[in-house]
Amino acid sequence: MITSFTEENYLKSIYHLSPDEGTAVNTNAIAESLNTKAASVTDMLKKLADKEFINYIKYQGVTLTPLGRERALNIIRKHRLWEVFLVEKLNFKWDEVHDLAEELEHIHSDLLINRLDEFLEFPKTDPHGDPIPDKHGKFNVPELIPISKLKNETSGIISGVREHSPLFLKYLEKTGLVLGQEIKIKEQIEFDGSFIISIKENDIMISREVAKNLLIAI
Amino acid sequence: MITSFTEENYLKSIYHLSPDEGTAVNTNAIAESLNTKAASVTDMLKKLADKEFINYIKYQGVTLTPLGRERALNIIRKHRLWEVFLVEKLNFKWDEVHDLAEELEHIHSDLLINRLDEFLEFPKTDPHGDPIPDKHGKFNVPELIPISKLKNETSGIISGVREHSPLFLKYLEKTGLVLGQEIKIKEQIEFDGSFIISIKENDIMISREVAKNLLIAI
DNA sequence: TTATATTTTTAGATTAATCTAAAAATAATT
DNA sequence: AATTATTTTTAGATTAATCTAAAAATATAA
Ligand SMILES: [Mn+2]
Ligand SMILES: [Mn+2]
Ligand SMILES: [Mn+2]
Ligand SMILES: [Mn+2]
Repeated sequence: MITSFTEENYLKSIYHLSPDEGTAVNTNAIAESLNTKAASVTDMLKKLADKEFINYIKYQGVTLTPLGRERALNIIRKHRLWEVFLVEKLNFKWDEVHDLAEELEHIHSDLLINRLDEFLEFPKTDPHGDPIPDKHGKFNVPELIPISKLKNETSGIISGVREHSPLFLKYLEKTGLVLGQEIKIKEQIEFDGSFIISIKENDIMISREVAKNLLIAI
Repeated sequence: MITSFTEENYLKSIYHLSPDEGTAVNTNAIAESLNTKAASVTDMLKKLADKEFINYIKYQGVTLTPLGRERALNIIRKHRLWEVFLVEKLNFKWDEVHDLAEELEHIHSDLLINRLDEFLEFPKTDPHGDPIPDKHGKFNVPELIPISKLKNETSGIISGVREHSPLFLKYLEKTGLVLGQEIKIKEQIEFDGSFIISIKENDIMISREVAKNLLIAI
């Protein structure tokens, strides 16, 4: 079954908005994430249901079928592999690759993407720490915890982000909070929930907002 | 000015169908090359003329404006650089890359394509021997002659093809008639216009059809 | 549990790209 | 020069994706 550029963005969006397999995603949530209107979403949901990519019950939201999930993961695989290519081979920064990958993920060729995977030596994660599904759609979700949930004196390695906006990524870069960097929690300020952490012998302060969006492997 | 996938294919087609800058391209020729109907072409020509990519006079065919030519060359540059990438880095064969490049050429990012150009070390020609315009749209047209126009005992290097179909390219590959290979014309058979040429100490026969589509640098 | 607020769907339009069939213009032949 | 053939354009529809405004369903609160 062929899928259009637009249908693929919907499938990916539904996947990302699904907290877990069973629970349904709302029309409005999809509309917001794709910058469209709810009416447009309803139209598309009917179409995706016809094509058996989603289970759709009027007014009850949607879940992906196994077929839809497979397709969503295939697009996510492509997105993340292209991001690795852009950063590793073409010297893009991690805050510059998202929009380009958003286009490249729609190139239709499994052979191309499998060759790219091989060329990149089968990376397990993308430049933002997100896992890359293999050609069968399999991947393991690393157990990452936001800094905001860590106790004082805990150490860990920065391994992912919850927020992918260029502004946030650029800030992290500037502050040295890059993937692979070891950090240690020193203190949480009760007043505003900000944290003092140590990084490379220095103590720095990060806001609660940042702490919630920076993920650590312990 | 933004251009859609479709508009870009039209511009490229008009460019390829233009024998030289001045002479106009017919509606029917465009329709045939894009596998659409003449009526659809007329609609699109009006649109491209509005956007000032082409000079269009009803019933008189079209020529590209400088702006249209620039855009067409930009797309051709992308097409050919992606082809080089696919062959050089991802181990595709020269007969496998066209359709993929046909999609990839529409990724909108000059930064991406300039970085790719650099990554590939600024190739001058694509896997089929066609010249790659630089970032300013400049390129030099190599002087290539089809085998069918060569005299006996002439030697030369295979440097391009006039026909890009996978069938033809696969045949050339199998026969050893690849880019860079030196050949020598031995004899032309008057009866059917076929040629006997020598390649790596062996004499082989190629049809007139093949001879017309294989380009040589002397 | 009735009234109010929110969410979702339908109705009806719009825009881009395409098509078929018919009309108009141009080119080729008697 | 008149007729015929070919090419090109217009007229009118269709399909995908989108929108606004209004109606319907569901959720929340008095
Ligand atoms: Mn996308
Ligand atoms: Mn990513
Ligand atoms: Mn194309
Ligand atoms: Mn080529």
